[in-house]
Amino acid sequence: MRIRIDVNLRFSQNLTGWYHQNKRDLPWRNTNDPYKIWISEIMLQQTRVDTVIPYYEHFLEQFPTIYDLADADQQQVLKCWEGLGYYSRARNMHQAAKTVVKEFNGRIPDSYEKITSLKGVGPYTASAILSIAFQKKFAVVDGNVIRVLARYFGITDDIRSAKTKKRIQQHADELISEKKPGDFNQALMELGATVCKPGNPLCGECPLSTGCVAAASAKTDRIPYKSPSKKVPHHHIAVGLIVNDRNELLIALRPNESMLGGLWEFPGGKQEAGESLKKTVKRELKEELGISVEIFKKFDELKHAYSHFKITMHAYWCKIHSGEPAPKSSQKIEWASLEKIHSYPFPKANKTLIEKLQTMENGDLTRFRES
DNA sequence: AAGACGGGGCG
DNA sequence: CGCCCAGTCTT
Repeated sequence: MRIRIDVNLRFSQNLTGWYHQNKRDLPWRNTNDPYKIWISEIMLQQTRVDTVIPYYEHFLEQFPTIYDLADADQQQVLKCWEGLGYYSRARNMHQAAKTVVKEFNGRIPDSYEKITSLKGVGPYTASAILSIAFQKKFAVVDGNVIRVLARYFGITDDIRSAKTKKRIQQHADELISEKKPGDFNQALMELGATVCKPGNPLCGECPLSTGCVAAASAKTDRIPYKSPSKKVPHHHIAVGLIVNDRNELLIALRPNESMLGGLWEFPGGKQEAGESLKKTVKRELKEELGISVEIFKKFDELKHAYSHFKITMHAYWCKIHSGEPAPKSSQKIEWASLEKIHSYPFPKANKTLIEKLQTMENGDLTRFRES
């Protein structure tokens, strides 16, 4: 037992020693504010550091305290999240801020049970906040830790399986240092992000290479092992561009519980089997808004990849033939000028379309209304 | 246990 | 074009 402890201590010392020499200067490393740590951890879920940094800075300018966030409109929060993806993170975090203000007197809780009761805070985020902001001994297991420890211990099991992740969690629990658990966690993740990378790991610079099974046996290209992923389907989406007499475009709000919930879009939908794209637009606008439209010109098409399917989006200029646009379910609609449209949060594909409209039409939609 | 859920960067 | 990323929630 004595030996085991010494081995773990050496692991931890080598790791944290390397960390103090090589850690990046990141915005959320200059604070002890649990609120700011929390924001950073939510943003960092499935998202790279370089992507997060500007969003983090801007978000905290908009919402300096948890009270500012709790009091904000969801649209304002989502606008700050626009382009970051996984928008349920923003909706859940907004809800959690309200919960903290209401139930916990504005203080982010420091117990595992209470903090995981917050929307969007799972095992990883709870452990990250508790260790980094509150110096509590909870080991994080994220994609980096999985890769580093799978290689170090030579774990060849499928990392998709819950059993493998549990096994790695147990290793992390045993290795984590008493003194500075937050630094230990960040060090392991930092190592995974900058040295023990998925491809071409820099084993020559690694403080753990001495004891690493994968490095010793030249198996870093096969560990961690991940079972093959399924092929994702490809859909065709057809949307309508409708301009009113005030030179404004018709946009619709997506329901909160749907994909991209709380963001805006040009009305339209998925092409069905044996259906022409123009027919798709007509059908969707009839179903969603209760209007009959005439289609007179294709504006553009673009490809976009989501996590579980791909789309080609086709945009058509339309004219309302009969009916007044009215949202069918709880969804809202609005008319937005090309200037004002930037104040609404849009998902990437729609935003790309808007940017193309902006450059090609130079803010003037008149001729498409009249042709 | 498996699927839903974005977007960007890299080979 | 496919894989991966400081994961969580739902079914």
